[in-house]
Amino acid sequence: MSKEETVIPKLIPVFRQYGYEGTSLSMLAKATGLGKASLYHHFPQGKEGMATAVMNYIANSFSQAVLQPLNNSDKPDKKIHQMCRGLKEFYNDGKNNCFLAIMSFGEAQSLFGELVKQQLQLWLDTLEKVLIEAGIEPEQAELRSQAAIMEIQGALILVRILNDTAPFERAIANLPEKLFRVPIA
Amino acid sequence: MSKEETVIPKLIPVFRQYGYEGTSLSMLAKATGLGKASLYHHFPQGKEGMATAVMNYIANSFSQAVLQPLNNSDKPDKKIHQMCRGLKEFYNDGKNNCFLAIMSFGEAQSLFGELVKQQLQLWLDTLEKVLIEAGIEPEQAELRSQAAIMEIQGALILVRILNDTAPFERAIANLPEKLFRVPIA
DNA sequence: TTTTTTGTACCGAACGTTCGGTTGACAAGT
DNA sequence: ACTTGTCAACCGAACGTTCGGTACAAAAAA
Repeated sequence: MSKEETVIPKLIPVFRQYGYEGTSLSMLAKATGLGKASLYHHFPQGKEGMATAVMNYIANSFSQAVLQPLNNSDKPDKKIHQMCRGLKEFYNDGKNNCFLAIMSFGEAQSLFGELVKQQLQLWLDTLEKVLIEAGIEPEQAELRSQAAIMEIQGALILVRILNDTAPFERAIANLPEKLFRVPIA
Repeated sequence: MSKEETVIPKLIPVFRQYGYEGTSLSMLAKATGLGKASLYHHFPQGKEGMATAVMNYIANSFSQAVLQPLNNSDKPDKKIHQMCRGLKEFYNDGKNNCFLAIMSFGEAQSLFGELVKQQLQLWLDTLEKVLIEAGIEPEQAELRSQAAIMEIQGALILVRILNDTAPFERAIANLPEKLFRVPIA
């Protein structure tokens, strides 16, 4: 395990709580226990490099916790169920801010916007494929995938503002039904 | 019309795009065409004072565009319909970031978190009352109000990341049905 | 084996820049 | 004349970043 890989997890909560512009090198130095110069030894691109490393690290965690269950060979409803478990873990029951959302505005948007978009699109596409596999028509599958991710993102915001994880837990609990429910008309 | 009230609208887009910590006095000075000292003349509390003024200004706009329709004497479904029109206007068809979401993390959270929470709660309560008036049971009314705001917040994030307003427009279009739909079971 | 070299990790101090905030003087409005 | 609004110039502090150099261990040379 390289040194960077031991440092990155310590960078994560800082960026996650304060955003890209709200995070300073001093905060990162304190969080890692390293001097600012030492951080530059490991991340020659400085703050931007650390944020990039954190994004990749998180993309990996996300892929493992959320996407991988969707790509295995279980039945669709079990895949979704496993994704929900992964989501609860990944977002720490709603207490974690979403990195994609955090990195999608301000200065971070111009730096990481394209990467963020790709990550979100990957999630959307993976989810959509599972719904199609479950027999839902393609246009509906796309709409429902978007609606699901919308709900999760919105839930994370409500949790943050209201300081109450209930909205997130409800959103996760309702996800399978929302994704699979037969249309009314 | 006081000078402050002519200045505040010029501050809004800066805070909205870059967040509290991403916004600098230089940006605000350029956006208003005033020197930093002049800004301090109008807002002795500096950046924090300007952000506060902007929050109050926006709370007012929101109240007028979104909450007021919910408090008039029309029938519930018409109230909701009018709220949706207000939302499209207030969020500029989804192209505007939500201030509450922006001001709910990082340093801004400790400064404005309580105010943000109150604003959101006001919206929730107002919406809930309309649903109850429409005959929906109180617990359901609360859940659906939360779900509605969740969806709007999530939609705004998707719009931002995907650079496509379609998710927001769909979310608004589906709102009335989601709020009023009779339960399946 | 001992010495020398190389390389990695690290840090204290300082860099130039920008930050949020202040001062004092000038101009406009009353 | 007096208040109000404005600005250029400036302040100390913090920013992200870089530099010079130390500590130490592994590799190479003697």
